[in-house]
Amino acid sequence: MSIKTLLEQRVLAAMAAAGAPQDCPAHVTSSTRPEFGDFQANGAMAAAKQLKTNPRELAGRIIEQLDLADIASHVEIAGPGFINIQLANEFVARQLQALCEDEKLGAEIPVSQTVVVDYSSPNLAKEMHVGHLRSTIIGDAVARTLEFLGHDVIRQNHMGDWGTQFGMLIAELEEHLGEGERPELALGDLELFYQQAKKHFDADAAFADKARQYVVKLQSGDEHCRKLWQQFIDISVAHSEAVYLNLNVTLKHGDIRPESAYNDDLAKVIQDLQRQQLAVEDQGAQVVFLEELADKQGNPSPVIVQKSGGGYLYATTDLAALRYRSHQLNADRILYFIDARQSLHMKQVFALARKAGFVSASVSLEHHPFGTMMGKDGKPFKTRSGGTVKLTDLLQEGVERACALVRGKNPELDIDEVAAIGRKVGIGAVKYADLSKTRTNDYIFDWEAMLSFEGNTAPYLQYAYTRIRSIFRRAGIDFDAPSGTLRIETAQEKALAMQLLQFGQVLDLLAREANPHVLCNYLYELASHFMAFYEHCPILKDEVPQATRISRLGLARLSAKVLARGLDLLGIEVMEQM
RNA sequence: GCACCCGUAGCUCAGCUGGAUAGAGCGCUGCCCUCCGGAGGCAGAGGUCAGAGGUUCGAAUCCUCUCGGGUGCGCCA
Repeated sequence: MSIKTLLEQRVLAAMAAAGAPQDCPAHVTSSTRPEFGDFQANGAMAAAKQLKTNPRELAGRIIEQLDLADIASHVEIAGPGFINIQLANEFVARQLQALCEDEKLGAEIPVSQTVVVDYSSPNLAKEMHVGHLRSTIIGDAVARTLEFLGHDVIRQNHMGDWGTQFGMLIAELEEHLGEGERPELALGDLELFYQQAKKHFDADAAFADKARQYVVKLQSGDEHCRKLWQQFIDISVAHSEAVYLNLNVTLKHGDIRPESAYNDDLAKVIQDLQRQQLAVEDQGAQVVFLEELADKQGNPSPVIVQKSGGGYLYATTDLAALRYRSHQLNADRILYFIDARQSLHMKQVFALARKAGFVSASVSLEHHPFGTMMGKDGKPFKTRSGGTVKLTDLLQEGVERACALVRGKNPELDIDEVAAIGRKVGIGAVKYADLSKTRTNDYIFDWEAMLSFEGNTAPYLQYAYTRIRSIFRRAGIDFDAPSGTLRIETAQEKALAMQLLQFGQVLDLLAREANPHVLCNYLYELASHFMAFYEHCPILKDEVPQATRISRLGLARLSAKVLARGLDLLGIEVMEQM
């Protein structure tokens, strides 16, 4: 049980004994300022309001009933009725000792859920670009965290492999293969291939006609088209998987469930909607009008589920996917990590899926949107010539920049070490810069800031970790050995301990709201607390008593473990030296 | 026209379900190396939380309006 929960229970019991209303929360939080102690309970003021009594007086009565003998060293009333609680060092040390022996580092969940996480989902017609970065790494961090907490996570990579543009790509591939070229060669650069096909499509009417026929043939199962399509898809998927490997993203081949997997369900979706009289014909198309999403004037929100020519749209596929995830995968929660610009679409699909009974009533449907990645000029991130930035190029630049920095800081490393460290630092910096910002806002991509090695960056956290490992290396102490007795003697140790004890709560918050930046902020504070501790509390110096040294080594070890675990949940690697 | 998102220090960003004197980093000004890796630590300057009302013991946070920026809106995904 977390300290906060424990305090909440005690305060609540005291509030009840003091005559506070039943439904009043204890409102326990960590203190806003150090001079107010470690935790504060703010519930007395709201309770006093309901009772129409003096809040300070009520707080006094609560304190009289409050039993914190084994927990707190000091409890006092302050201001209008705050109850400030100073924890006893012995209590903190005991909690910390328990944390050392807990593989989950204080993380806990009441019940395990089945959580479907939809993320990355690149369009296979083109190469992965920066637009796919946020979904991929935010979704992955959340999936890793949910899994660590003990939930049953089902990753779903909803790859776009079934749109109209595939007719064009198949036709283009056929021409290349006709000339005896191998598909791997023709598709060596997917982006270039797409551009060629597009150019061809726009310039040559006969080619365009063929492309359109191929879409129909493909979707009706024509063997020749299907074979060419499969070759194209295989190579595109291999490209995506190479990016995932480079990015240290956990998506595996088995997580792919592309749009084409729902092809046979689409007609059924439309039939269901028609049978329920939700879908009606309008200007030749099948449309659902949702009163649930009507504007102020009462105009319902229209969703086209089938084109006038009979073709299906991405809303149709999303409905089929929702049905599959709710009924086949038995999801309790379905999380989507998709650009904020698709908010309306997601709202429509969710509302429609519920209305049509495509999902069970209890399932939680959550769109977790994110903002756009901007350049330093505040405009969408582009290459100098204005094109989209390929993910491969972006990551390569990050690694190259990091290698140059590592080489400069630490010239005695050999070339292989620089490459290995540079990769972890470069990729980590790019991911952390993204993950550490509030998800829903746009953010500015800035190489200097993310690789500055100072402030709230991945390199700073990685450095804090290597510094701890270095202490153990220097002292010749096994990092993986169990820690001895921990004690809290100084303010820095107390502050560090309090931070360590909050890890579980932070993961809980991340899991609920799918906001990795709360973990980033936590880890940055943890590293800062460690650095302050390290400056003020000598560990290996001769004058340090043995018991203190053992305790401080334990504190350092636990700090490293939490840092490494936290970074791992963000998909960022650590190293023993850098 | 309608809908959604955003506006916090010169810059980049935090601020959890309303809590005490709004916090970090960068940049700027000082200080700390017979050191356990200075890729660090300590301190200082810097704010009308876009603006105006409202709700209440208490508002950056909740509600309304205004201004400013962005995004989306029936046959692309």
